[in-house]
Amino acid sequence: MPRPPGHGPGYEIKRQEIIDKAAALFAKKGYAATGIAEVGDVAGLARGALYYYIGSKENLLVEIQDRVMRPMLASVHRIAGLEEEPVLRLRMLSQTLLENILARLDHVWVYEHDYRNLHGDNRARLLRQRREFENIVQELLVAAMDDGSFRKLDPRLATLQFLNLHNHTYQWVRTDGEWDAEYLSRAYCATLFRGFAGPGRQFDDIEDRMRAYLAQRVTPGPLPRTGEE
Amino acid sequence: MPRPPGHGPGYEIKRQEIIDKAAALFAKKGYAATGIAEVGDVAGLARGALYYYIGSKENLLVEIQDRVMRPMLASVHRIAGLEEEPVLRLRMLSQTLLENILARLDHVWVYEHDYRNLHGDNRARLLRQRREFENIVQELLVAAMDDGSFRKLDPRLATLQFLNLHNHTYQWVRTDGEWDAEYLSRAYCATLFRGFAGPGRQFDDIEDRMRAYLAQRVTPGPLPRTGEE
Amino acid sequence: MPRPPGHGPGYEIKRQEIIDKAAALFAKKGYAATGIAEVGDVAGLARGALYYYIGSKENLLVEIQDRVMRPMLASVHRIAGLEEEPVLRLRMLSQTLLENILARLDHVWVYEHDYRNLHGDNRARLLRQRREFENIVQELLVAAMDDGSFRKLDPRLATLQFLNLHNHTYQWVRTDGEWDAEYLSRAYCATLFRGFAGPGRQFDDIEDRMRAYLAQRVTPGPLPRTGEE
Amino acid sequence: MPRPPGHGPGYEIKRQEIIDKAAALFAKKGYAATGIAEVGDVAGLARGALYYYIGSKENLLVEIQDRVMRPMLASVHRIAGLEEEPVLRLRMLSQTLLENILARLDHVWVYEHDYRNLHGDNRARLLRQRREFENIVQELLVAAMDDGSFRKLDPRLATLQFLNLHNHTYQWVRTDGEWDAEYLSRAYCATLFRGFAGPGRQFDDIEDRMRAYLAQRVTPGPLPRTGEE
DNA sequence: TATGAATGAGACTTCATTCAT
DNA sequence: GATGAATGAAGTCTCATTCAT
Repeated sequence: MPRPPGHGPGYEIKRQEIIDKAAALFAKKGYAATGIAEVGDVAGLARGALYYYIGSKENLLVEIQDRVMRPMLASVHRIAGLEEEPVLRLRMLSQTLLENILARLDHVWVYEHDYRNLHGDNRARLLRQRREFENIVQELLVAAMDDGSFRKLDPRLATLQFLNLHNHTYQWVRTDGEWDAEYLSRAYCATLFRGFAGPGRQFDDIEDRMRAYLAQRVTPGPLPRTGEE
Repeated sequence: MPRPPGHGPGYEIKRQEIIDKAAALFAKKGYAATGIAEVGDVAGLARGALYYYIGSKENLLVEIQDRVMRPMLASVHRIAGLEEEPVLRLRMLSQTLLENILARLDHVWVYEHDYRNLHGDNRARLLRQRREFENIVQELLVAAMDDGSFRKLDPRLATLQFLNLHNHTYQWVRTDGEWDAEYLSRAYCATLFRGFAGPGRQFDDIEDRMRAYLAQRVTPGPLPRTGEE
Repeated sequence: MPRPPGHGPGYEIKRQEIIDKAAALFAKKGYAATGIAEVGDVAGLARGALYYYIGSKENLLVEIQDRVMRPMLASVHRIAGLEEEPVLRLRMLSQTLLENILARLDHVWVYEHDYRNLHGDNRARLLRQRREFENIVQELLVAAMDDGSFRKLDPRLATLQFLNLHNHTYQWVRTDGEWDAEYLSRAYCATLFRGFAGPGRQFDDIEDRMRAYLAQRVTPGPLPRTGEE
Repeated sequence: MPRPPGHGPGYEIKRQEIIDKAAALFAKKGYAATGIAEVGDVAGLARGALYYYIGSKENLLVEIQDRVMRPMLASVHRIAGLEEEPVLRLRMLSQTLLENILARLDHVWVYEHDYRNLHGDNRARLLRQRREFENIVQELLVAAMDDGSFRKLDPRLATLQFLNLHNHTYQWVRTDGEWDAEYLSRAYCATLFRGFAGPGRQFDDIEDRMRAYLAQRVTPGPLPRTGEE
């Protein structure tokens, strides 16, 4: 998203650094309570130079939101489109979601807390993306009900339970801790899948199939992100 | 928490009204983005008179937090002290928690979003109360593991799952909607208790026992709050 | 034009004082080159208090324009509606126009110079008022041509000559000087009426009739303004 | 007015282009409201290069003023020095004045509007030149009174009427329109000369003599400018 | 109790200018 | 000749708070 024409090669790099540092500040103190001067301080830039890179304070917020939502949506779309059974896709989606949260914890904090400071189109776009995300989750849950994996639940309420459990994680999780995305995802899904299970259904093999799926992929490792970064 | 000495009889009433209206504003626009002038406007009071009642803007935030935390802790302490088995007490606690959230939705929104604007002692007290609350939940969950109701889970992670599921509700719940605290509590606990269940355990009778408990009480009706208001 | 509800009796008075002083400053240095801090200095008010009265810098400009245009249009409409012959009405209009210019010389300076700093509706309204004013002048000139007082001229160009001659006066006139509105109006009209005169027409009696008209009025003195001030 | 020593051949050309474009911008938005960045944009130059050519923003204003005043004064001095009768010289001067205004309409706009942004010597020089110009006009008018062409008028007020009529033209004239300098000059002088005429004087032949004078000149066409460009 | 007026710090943003490369 | 990056002062405006009445 380069701004005015005619910027040197270092421009975009420095710009991304500034956004990084701003996200950390906003996460710690809140967007509204953080002054642009503080952003300049941590970026080592005078106010004027700062604006050369960021355009406006709200624009900084937009960029942070984008960094959260763009890769998240990309991952989730990819997973939803896989030819696997719904419960496995939910397990994958859970892990991707947590990976994204953990990877950019301060961005997510800002994303969850300060979107009310967006105005006009920026705000509308954000809300649209949120709904898009929720719809995908809901469709997978309904698919799992339809194939008998889950009992018949109110789809909306089931979706909200799924999201409550995952999204609230940013409030307390520590990236330096013992828990990583995979561990949390296993725990959450263990609870949710048993809790949602249809009569006689169990999902003892879901972790095996998860491993199998990942092993079959050319590049073993964490679930790849599709995002641009 | 009466402030300066020597106030007429209407003082406390008006004060509570102001806090009500401030909470609504803060919930809608965020604490930092709401001006004290707006509070005055909706309260129908000029700036000077407003300060006569509220002391300071941060104090308003403290009061709102108190209104959430005080009755919540009181209810939870009462329930934790009942002579019922842990799973039933968790079911009660879940409902009380949701009742409190729904009863003061905008207060809860402020409570969850804007506590970072508290400073010094106010902040410390808040964090202490949060931990106190979480500990009670955790003790109940451990008790349920100990009596075999739940499988052996990481107690901390089990607690956080319980809290994620309940606390994130404020983000989307509507008080005018079809879902009340009882309905949500039944749904959440159905998921959690099945998800946490120890081998061979089921909780098909938990709702009956909930009803039985409530019926035996002198005053039927919603779980009583202990709070001051 | 009282602003927010609930202002004391002195509010409007002080507000008008501020506008006075701002007009003087803007006239001397130009609107864009004058800082709001300077306005505060000459008004003896800190920045905050200043904004309590003015709302915004552009609003100050709007008020100044209004002070020029409102009474001007009112006078001119009144004169145009009189049952006197066109040339006499033009003579009256000339004097009123100059009286308005001399009465608020610095306002007029701002009005002529800085209207480009108005935006949106404010600008549109100003341009509308200017056209309205010019149309009245043009109609009177055409009426004078129709009754044979003036020769057949291009109406638009005649109007512009009339306005050039009068409006540019603000550039050099001094209110402390020997020339008042009546003197200037006599001189300008002497030039214009001879210059525009139809064949065989002279206006030697126009000053007598002007005096007669004024004498006949109940309150002798300067042409009354209709404006609110 | 070449600036730093040692410039290539294209320097002055590019410099003049920049001044052209700056004048257009200043005329449209006002000097104070136009940023140096905008000048750079329309000139296709980055900030650094721009300053290589212009020195400073105020210098740009000085150059624009010079482009108006220099050729104007030259023409006017030339005409004043002709051996023709005063009224004819005034007619010539009128046309030259209007030609200069129309030829550089945006420069004139800036000249009339933004001279208050000049400081120190630049400002003093401008005011000196304006007075010089006015004095020439006044001398011609007095000469016309002395030879009986015009009646006895206050010389200063006659001068100001002459200048009002001509100088205010920049406010509304369009170069694409039907009116050119010659047409306007004829109309203005028709008004002024009849308006100023001494007893029994008429100037029916002034346009013929104007044509005759121009025809006699080697190079027929518009009044030549003496200016450097 | 209540008010309108005042404050002053600090918010975000723009701008003319400079300079190493 | 030309560029992009950086500066710092100054610009407009907001806001929590105080206080005489």
